[in-house]
Amino acid sequence: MELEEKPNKAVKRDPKGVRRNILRVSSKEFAEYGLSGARVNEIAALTKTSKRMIYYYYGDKEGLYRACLEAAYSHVRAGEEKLDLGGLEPDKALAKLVGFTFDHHRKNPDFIRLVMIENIHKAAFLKGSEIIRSVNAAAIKNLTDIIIRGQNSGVFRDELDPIELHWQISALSFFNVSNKPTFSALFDSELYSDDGQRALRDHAVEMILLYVNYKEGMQK
Amino acid sequence: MELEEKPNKAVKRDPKGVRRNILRVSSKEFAEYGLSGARVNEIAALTKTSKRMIYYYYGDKEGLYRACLEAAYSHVRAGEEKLDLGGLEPDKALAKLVGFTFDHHRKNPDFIRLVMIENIHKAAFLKGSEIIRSVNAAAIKNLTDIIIRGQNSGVFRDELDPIELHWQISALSFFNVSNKPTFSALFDSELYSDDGQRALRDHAVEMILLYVNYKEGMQK
DNA sequence: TAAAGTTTGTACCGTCTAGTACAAAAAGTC
DNA sequence: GACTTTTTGTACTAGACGGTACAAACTTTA
Repeated sequence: MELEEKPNKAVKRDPKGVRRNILRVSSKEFAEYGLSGARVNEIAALTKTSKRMIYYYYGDKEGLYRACLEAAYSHVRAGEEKLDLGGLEPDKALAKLVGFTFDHHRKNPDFIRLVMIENIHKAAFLKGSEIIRSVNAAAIKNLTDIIIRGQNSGVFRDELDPIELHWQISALSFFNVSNKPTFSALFDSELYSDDGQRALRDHAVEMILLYVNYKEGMQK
Repeated sequence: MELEEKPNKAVKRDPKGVRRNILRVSSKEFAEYGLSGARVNEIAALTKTSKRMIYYYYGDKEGLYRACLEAAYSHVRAGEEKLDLGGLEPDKALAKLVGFTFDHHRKNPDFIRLVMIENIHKAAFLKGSEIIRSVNAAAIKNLTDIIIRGQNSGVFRDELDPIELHWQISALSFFNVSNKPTFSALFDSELYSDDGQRALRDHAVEMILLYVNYKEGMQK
């Protein structure tokens, strides 16, 4: 139920809608087949409009890919901003953040695949974009707040780098989605059943919390 | 210094050498550009032999890609078998295994990239291969031994799944290489300097050990 | 010595594919 | 009502690319 349909009477003339439609279709195609694997003709065919319009708005294939990438990151940012962690104790806030990240990645495999593809291309297109900085700055800021509060109340260890912590959370959440195909092919396991995913999620939260709470000389 | 050169007098007639040469070149190309991104003509040009021979031995592009994938996994297996963890205490053995995995992935980015590409293709080619099972069965067996010994001596928690533990170790080691480009592009950090990598490695070991050693009711 | 496997080299083919030319008109803007 | 933006649709091109045809000879094996 998007407000994409029928502005007034003549359905025509809906630039934003057309762009959105193109972006939605091409994001799926790029996520599915990669930059060189996706076909402009196929994208155009799946669109409500024509190949002509794709080139009209995005110039060329790479421009379209770049737009998909930026849209994907923007979408992620929108999701993360809904989290309100300020009112929670540091432990709880961090636990919630890790759980959220794990779930979020899991629910957005197309985004993960776009990032995988971008990594295959050595982040060549990400480097030229402005949107990126802002998106991830927010994530780091969230984490920094939590870390400082945790350290001030004496429950977190001293030497914690927000970016490194973000790396660790991302690793456990990203790998779960990115490597699901090979991992499933290599092992007969229940890791990707509902129960397995719940366990992986809980243990990811646990690992991160154990790590930040750890202090020299801790014993049973 | 490989024993690839000069079998006897006439340099000609070296089927294995030719295959190895083709495989080495094409692995690099596939790792660099992906399955659809790599060019058979380019691979042939970089080879000592001709495009004709590539098709003679590998049939088609996909056959060549499959061969690269299998060769890569076999190579990894060879590396892992050199580890001797039986003589170490469970803690030490696990620490060594995690450190080894982290370093190994780091030193073999082409292998990581091939696995990334295979994941993009939903493991379509891995599924048809026999080599896979054996390669990773060894890794799981190593882990299972360590876990059992750790549990018997009372230092490891009870509910530990070897495959899940392998997943966790892999996540921290794999992500480090696979997402280096985007992560570096997104953050100004020292995580990929020598010091940063040392820290990431040490902390990965620490996280895994804290996790397996954790027991309900542990306190400072 | 017969047979099978290996190697070289070029030219080519059919298809796919990103991108464009051209032509035209409707819808919004000011 | 002049002007800009958006939209439609087809046919095409120029090049790239995977793969093959053809022709021939050399090496090893049995």
